Amino acid sequence: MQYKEAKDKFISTWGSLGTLWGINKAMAQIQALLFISTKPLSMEEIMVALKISRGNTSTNLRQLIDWGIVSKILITGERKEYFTTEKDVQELARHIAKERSRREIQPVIKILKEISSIKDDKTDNTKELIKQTKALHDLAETADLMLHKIVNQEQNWITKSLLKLIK
Amino acid sequence: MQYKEAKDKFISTWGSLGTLWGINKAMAQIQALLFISTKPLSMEEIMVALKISRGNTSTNLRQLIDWGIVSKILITGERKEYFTTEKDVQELARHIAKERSRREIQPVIKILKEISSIKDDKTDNTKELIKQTKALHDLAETADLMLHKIVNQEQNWITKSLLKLIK
DNA sequence: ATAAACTTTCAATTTTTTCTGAAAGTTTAA
DNA sequence: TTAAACTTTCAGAAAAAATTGAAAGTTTAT
Repeated sequence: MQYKEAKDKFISTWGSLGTLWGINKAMAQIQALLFISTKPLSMEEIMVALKISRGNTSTNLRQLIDWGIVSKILITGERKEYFTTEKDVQELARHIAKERSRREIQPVIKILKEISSIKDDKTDNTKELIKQTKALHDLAETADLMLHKIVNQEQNWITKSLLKLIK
Repeated sequence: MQYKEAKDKFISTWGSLGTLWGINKAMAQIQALLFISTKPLSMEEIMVALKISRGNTSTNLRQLIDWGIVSKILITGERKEYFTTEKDVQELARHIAKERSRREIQPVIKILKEISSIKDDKTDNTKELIKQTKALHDLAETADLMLHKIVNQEQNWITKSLLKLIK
């Protein structure tokens, strides 16, 4: 496999994985492109490399920035903006985990709390709803806490966590 | 909040969460409905409860069965089939984690291995591609292993894992 | 103040995904 | 073996999501 083929394969694989996990393909591909780039890229360069429109590029770059995994770089003497992504995989994973937790998991935990706190009218249906949503709430809360514990160990969190789990 | 409202809220929240994570809304909602049901439900009952068509119900039930989180129940003397989901949240999470790993993560790990193994032609671009995809590969492999370690501790894996991580 | 260089926004379009419903298929009872 | 009861399949329709491209907006240099 040559460079060009490998690069395309990486970008397309990353795009598909994104889709499978509810992330816009273009967004995932822009991130992939920046991730393997040796230097920051301009909007124009991204558009050309991925064959996507200016609007699409602009929108998805903004999203990546909101997610905290891409940043604007200003190059002195240059009018246009350049973009890079977090290059350290562990930092990247940490950011993504925290953001998905904050945006998607925590709101659900809150709702599960509400639902499992309804008044128990002693009917079987209500009892089951309370029991099951409470179990789900507790699991989600513990899993979320665990994720944060794993990811919050600074520097090489993954190896540290794995070692603890192996023991 | 009354039972009906709480039930609807749970089903719709679960559907939305599914969507956010790349899972079909109907599939998530069927699972949610079974999860809080006090007894197995027939296709007819599911269709009525969720206001979805027979085709949709049939297709998504089959998917849930393929995922290993819903099973058919045959009630003696009854012609039609009934369905239940895994009621234990920890078992449920274990199943889902293993399936997503097997279907979605492991194939990507394999591809990352291929890409990071291309011949190093000493250009900066190639070196960067290899370096970054290798880092991603290693992270994905370790994270996947970690997930299995967590989830494979039988019985109350989540608390056990959390305790290890806290130490 | 003006214009060039660049970015953002968003209505319209395209693509993808999901859903429906009815025909075809299967199983069971008599 | 027939027909009733039920499930699956899948072409077409509908809905949702992604994408385009051009107009509007912003910034900077002169």
